[in-house]
Amino acid sequence: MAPYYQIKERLRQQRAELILDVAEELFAKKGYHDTSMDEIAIHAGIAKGTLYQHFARKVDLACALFERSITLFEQAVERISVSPLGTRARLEAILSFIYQQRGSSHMQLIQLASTNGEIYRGLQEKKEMLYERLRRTKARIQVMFEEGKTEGLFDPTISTELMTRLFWHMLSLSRREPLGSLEQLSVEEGVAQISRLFFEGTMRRKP
Amino acid sequence: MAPYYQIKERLRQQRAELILDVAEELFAKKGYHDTSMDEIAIHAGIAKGTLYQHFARKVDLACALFERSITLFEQAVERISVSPLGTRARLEAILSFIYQQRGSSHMQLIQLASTNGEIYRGLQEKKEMLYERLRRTKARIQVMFEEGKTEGLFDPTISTELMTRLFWHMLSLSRREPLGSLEQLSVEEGVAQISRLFFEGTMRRKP
Amino acid sequence: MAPYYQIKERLRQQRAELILDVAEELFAKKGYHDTSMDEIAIHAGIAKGTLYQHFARKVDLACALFERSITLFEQAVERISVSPLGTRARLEAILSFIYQQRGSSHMQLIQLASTNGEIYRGLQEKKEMLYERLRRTKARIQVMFEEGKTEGLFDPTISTELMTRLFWHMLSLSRREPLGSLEQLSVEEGVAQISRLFFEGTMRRKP
Amino acid sequence: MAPYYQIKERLRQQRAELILDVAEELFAKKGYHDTSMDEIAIHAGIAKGTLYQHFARKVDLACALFERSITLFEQAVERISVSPLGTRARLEAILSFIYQQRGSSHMQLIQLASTNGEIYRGLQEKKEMLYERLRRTKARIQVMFEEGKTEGLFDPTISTELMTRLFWHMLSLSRREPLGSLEQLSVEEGVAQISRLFFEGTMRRKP
DNA sequence: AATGAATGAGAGTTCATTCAT
DNA sequence: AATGAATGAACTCTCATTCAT
Repeated sequence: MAPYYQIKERLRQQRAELILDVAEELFAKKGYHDTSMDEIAIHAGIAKGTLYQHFARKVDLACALFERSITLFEQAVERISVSPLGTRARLEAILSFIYQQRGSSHMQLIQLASTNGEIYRGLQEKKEMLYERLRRTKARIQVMFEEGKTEGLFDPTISTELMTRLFWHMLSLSRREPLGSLEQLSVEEGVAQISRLFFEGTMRRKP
Repeated sequence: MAPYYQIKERLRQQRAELILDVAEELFAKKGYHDTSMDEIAIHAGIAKGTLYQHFARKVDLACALFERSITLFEQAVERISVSPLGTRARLEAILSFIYQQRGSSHMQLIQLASTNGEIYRGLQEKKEMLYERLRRTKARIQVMFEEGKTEGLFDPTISTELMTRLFWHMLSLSRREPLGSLEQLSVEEGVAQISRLFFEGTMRRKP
Repeated sequence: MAPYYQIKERLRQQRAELILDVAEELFAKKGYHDTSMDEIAIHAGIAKGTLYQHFARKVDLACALFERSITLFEQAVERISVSPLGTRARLEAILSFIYQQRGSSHMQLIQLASTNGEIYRGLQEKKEMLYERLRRTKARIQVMFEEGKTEGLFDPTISTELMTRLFWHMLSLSRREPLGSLEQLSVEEGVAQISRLFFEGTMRRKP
Repeated sequence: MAPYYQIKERLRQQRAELILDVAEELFAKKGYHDTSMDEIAIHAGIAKGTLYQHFARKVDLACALFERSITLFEQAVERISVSPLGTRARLEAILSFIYQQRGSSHMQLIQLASTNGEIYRGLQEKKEMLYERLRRTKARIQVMFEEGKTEGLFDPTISTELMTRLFWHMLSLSRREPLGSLEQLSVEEGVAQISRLFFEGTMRRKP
């Protein structure tokens, strides 16, 4: 049977997760600045002091949120890049992953980090090198494009970096309004169309 | 010779423009919340009270900034949509316009407005109907896509709304790092490549 | 033994009372506008933030002060109006009550409310209907005059409303200088003389 | 014909009067603190700078207002006290004078001075000794009561000072609601009733 | 003399963070 | 470990007063 301190540790973890969930929702809804620590504590059903025992500063909360997102994303990209899929299928799988998360909050957070100076600095300070991990994930995607080019899949006249950046940028497309809000498209169909757009362009194909 | 009150009025305008320029720069660099009115005043070389004589609330400053951007953008879209250009050339002209602005601050501000609840509310209150104007401009672009589809230019199997959204989203591509930072691409080449990406997709063309 | 939360609640109450006492004194001495929240906090020996945890806005402080006064006054009038005293003795008891309060601050506050637009508005907003309560108390006094008239006690040729108004106005007579400052009069003698003045007039009685 | 500088001086005087009228009205309506110099200038139809050329500080404006009132009051009391009227008629004449002024603003201002520390200090500084003049006028009224007592007119068992204070206090009775608002009483009737109240008391007379 | 833009000290208020219980 | 009252720096905004034109 698990020793006492492990049970305690697990409870602690669960509470931290709860706080992160609440914070994620509130940050997404009202923005980082317009969400107070009081609000987060109240929504999580705990006292403010308790909140601070889990996250010593507000910015740490944002960083932890960021880490949670980047970790999931990292893992997904890792999983996909060792899968037996082809290059295009891999990239589509990444798109799919992002769009199927609740509210695509991952990219929202990642954007937050690059928009908000305080959080950006907070991330730099962390020893977990969060920003570095994000950069590496981005690089991993760029490698896919490079491979694709080598395979003769992608247009060699277009800058690989630009392709990657556009792809990356598209990951945050659904930030405000979820894709589902588009006409009657299901998320799957939406992803399929976005994918088509990205790979084939908007122009009508000559038969 | 210009009468006295006109000179004064012009001075007033110039001062307001100066404030807007300073605020635009600071907001872009540090974000709306992390820029204080004191800072803006100091950077503009004026007293805080003077700042408030031009913009009675901080949020009004943001709204004025937004208006300046939306007005320029509106005019550009208007000019382009009455030009003799073809559909694709028109859309490329819009891309060009956005990317050639200093720091693409237009889209930055427009994004700010949709990210920050306070500014959003500020915009709603204005009688100039700024948000409505933005929506109308977006609709104008959607019309271009509809026309393009009618002409048989665009892939009929892709949702027009989605095309528009992706196009709109691409306007803020260069938000953080300017396009020029991409390898050795000039802005013109960057725009050309983005345009190719958007219209033709990333896939290599079969000859 | 009292449970923990009750002790805390009591401490909170005491602190609030302390703040009210300090504010009452400062408002009385320097006026509402010329007393800053900083000053109140310093005099109460607490931080400004603490002050705001008890009273979210400055005007709320004034309203709470007003409520404290009106509540005491209300209760006194209630107690007196159900007592077995005759009409004149009742009215004298009201005078007595007012003049024996420390500094007659009650009426001072009540006057403040009718002088200061901001506080007046603040009172209207409160759901405790403070102003209504004051009006009702005034009406209760008017009823005493009406009864007195019916009993044949008061001069029927003088407007009851005017009597009430004059009586009400006399309640704030000692606002600036306390009655005790009058020659060698004790408060009791002062009240007795005021009462005589009000009921019998200044004229010498024919024997 | 009047020399040039006299015409100018008269114009200046007239403008000062206009400012005083406007300020009196605004102070009475909104209170001293809630009336800004901007407002006064706008209502007077002049620029703020011009306002400051007449009254170098806001408090000076209040003092000038005070002086205007005290001067009129002083003159009235002087006129009345050298008139051939009897003691009671003199005191009634003072009541009449006060209640017939537009909005009884005299007493309002005089109260303002004793309520507001800044104005009080302002008045002390003036070399015109405004406060002294007010005190002297009050003393003059007290003398009337003393004479009345000597004549056997007033109740010798009531403190003269108290009589004076009550009389003085009654001068500000109509501060908020004008007497005319009382039922159907005309101002004259109101004054008559107040006078009766003061001199004869509220009690019904035995026939 | 008249103007009104410019000034800046000072006010009220917020909120991340600390700390005694 | 949990609580929430206490803290105070920092912010937005006001307005009496000054000053260049």
